[in-house]
Amino acid sequence: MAGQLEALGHPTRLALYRLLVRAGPDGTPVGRLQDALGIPASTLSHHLSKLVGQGLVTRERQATTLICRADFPAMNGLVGFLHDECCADACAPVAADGAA
Amino acid sequence: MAGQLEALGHPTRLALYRLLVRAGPDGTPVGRLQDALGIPASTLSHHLSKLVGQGLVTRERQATTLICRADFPAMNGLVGFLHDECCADACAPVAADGAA
DNA sequence: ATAATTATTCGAATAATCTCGAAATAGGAG
DNA sequence: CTCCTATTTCGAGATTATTCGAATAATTAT
Repeated sequence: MAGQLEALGHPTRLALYRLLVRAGPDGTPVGRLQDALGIPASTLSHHLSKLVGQGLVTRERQATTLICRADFPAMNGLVGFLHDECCADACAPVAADGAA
Repeated sequence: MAGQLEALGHPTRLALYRLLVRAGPDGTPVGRLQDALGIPASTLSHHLSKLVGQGLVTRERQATTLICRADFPAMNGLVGFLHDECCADACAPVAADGAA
């Protein structure tokens, strides 16, 4: 679980992940991400691999391009963990139902 | 914001933070944390400083001991960010009220 | 088969993080 | 004032992350 937090705890990777989330279920080709972030392809691929390795992003081949997508269930799990494990019962404002 | 995620993205610091959250508003003395984690005092202090530096933990002097507390508003902010910025409108299951 | 395009893997330099012991600081007790 | 407990800061070593260019693999078009 710490691995997922660490993966998002890097400016470039957080921006990358945000781009992917905003793109929604359609996903985004790697080339577009590279163009948006303005970093070398190898660096981007490195970060992308870290995100994929933590299950936060999925990659799918589509002809010559690779489509990347944010893994929403994984993000839900992470947010749920932070809310459930870390916030215990001391912070209610996020979820209204206290069915812990 | 990435800084907060990075701070939590380390096994020792995540365990540390969890301990603090579970302790609730009463907080926990550093010595107790050290005893629970079984790491040298200097290492613990180093990690603790990182957490404090990111605003996730507060330290308060109480006689000779230092009481540490999790900063719940900060955690709420972080969870809110992940839910609001990153999950956009693609994952509803965490909060029932869609009053974004 | 050859070439062109897309993205990853390899290799190495740079930089940052993590860990820990020893010394320093803060506060209270005798 | 001196000692004692609790915690941090300092300094160094080892480990790991980050970055990027060059080379490689996968896919399609000619």
